Amino acid sequence: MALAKPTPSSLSELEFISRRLEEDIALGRILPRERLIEEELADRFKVNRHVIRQVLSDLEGIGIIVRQRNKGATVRDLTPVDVENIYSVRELLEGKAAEMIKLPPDPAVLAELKDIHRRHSAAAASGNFTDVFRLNLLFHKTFFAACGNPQLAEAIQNFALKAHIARSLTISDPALLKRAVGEHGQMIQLMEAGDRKRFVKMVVDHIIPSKDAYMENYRRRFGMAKP
Amino acid sequence: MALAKPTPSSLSELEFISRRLEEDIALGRILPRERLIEEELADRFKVNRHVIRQVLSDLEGIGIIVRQRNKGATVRDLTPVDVENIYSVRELLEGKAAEMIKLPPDPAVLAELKDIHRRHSAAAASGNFTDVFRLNLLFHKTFFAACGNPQLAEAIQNFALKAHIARSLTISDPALLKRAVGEHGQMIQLMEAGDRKRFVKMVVDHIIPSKDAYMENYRRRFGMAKP
DNA sequence: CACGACAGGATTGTCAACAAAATAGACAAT
DNA sequence: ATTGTCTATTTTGTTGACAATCCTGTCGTG
Repeated sequence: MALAKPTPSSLSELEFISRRLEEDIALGRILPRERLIEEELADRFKVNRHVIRQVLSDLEGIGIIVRQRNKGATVRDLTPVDVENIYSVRELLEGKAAEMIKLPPDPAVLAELKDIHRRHSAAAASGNFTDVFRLNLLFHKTFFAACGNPQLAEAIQNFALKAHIARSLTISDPALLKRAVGEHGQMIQLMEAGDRKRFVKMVVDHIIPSKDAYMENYRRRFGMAKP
Repeated sequence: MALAKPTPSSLSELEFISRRLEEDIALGRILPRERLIEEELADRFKVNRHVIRQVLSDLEGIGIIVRQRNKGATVRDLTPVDVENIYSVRELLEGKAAEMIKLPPDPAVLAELKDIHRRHSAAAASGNFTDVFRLNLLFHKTFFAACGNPQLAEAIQNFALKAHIARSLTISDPALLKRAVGEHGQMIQLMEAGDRKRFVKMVVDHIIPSKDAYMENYRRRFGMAKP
């Protein structure tokens, strides 16, 4: 998992840096409202400032950073209302995808999911949050790709990324992590069992704890008042 | 509606050019698989090539053009499967939004929709396709913004844009256009009547004719065979 | 005639320098 | 103590030139 800069050409270089920044944001290494300064990033990734510029533009398109003309980029600061809205769409999209996934699933897909799940569990057990993050992403990507509609899968991916900003402050909570890993295991079991109804419910419910954690964390920081 | 380049600074300039290219693609002035050459566009819009580069990158992110390294950008060529997939997501998102829109609607929103509808009808009657396109976009944008979830509204907007590539070959069909305008009128009526069930069905069914038109056009060009 | 190597032109990718704008800090005035 | 204003510094935006890559047509060779 520890990748060095693999890139001969820079189309993948953009991807690499984007992923890395998404990761930093999701893991709370860069916090909401924090500034992202082009030259600093250029130095850090040993790359021309223009590459960073492009990356920031992409991240803005995805919706995880905000840019103001002549003022630079900051990590987007989601309000509870934003978070509710994002999770509401996620529920819709992921529920639909869960209804579309063939049950029982394609053996190759199932095997891949099991493998990722195994590695994800291991990373969680050893407290390697970076790997946990990547493998969680990979699990969901592989999982939803199985719905057969790449457009839908991509939209799910995009909204999951947005939600990651909201999760950044609570993502390293061991209890949440343990629960998520367990739920992945259950999802696999329900797939094999071919129990559509419980499977769909499991998928939809799976995203709730992280939202709740955000909300609780927010209340703890700002009080009960709904602004 | 005939806007001149309004832009003092170039953040809005990007928007302006993006919209213009989207329009050209949607109206079939630039066809699927057609190349988009950076320098040509730079000349056309009297702007530096870097600006075009940025725009192309954005359009790639939206998914209406495809870029290959060192080979340039082309308008994305959707397959019938792509189109089915896109419309399937549109149905899901727009149906959900229709369920969320307050009925009867906010008077201000209703008034705005009626005004746009009136202008849209007029443009359709006079055969001004550019205005038809813009006003149709505006109608849907205003309409779905009323669902109260900006994240959902944005996703709907994005998928509608993708669908526009598919519509480009049939967008100027007068029968389709007349039907669409009529359906907008009905949507407004059902909103006022507060008839949720028929309203939602109307919204979901509204997107079907354009998909059917694409499919028929595709069959006419390539035969019945499903590739 | 078919095929492949090789130029030449067209197109995209990268970079470094310059211009414009915004921020931060010092200092003065209320 | 707070606000306002000016200047120096930081940061972002824009441009032109150059490098790398790909495509096209041509020519020679079997």
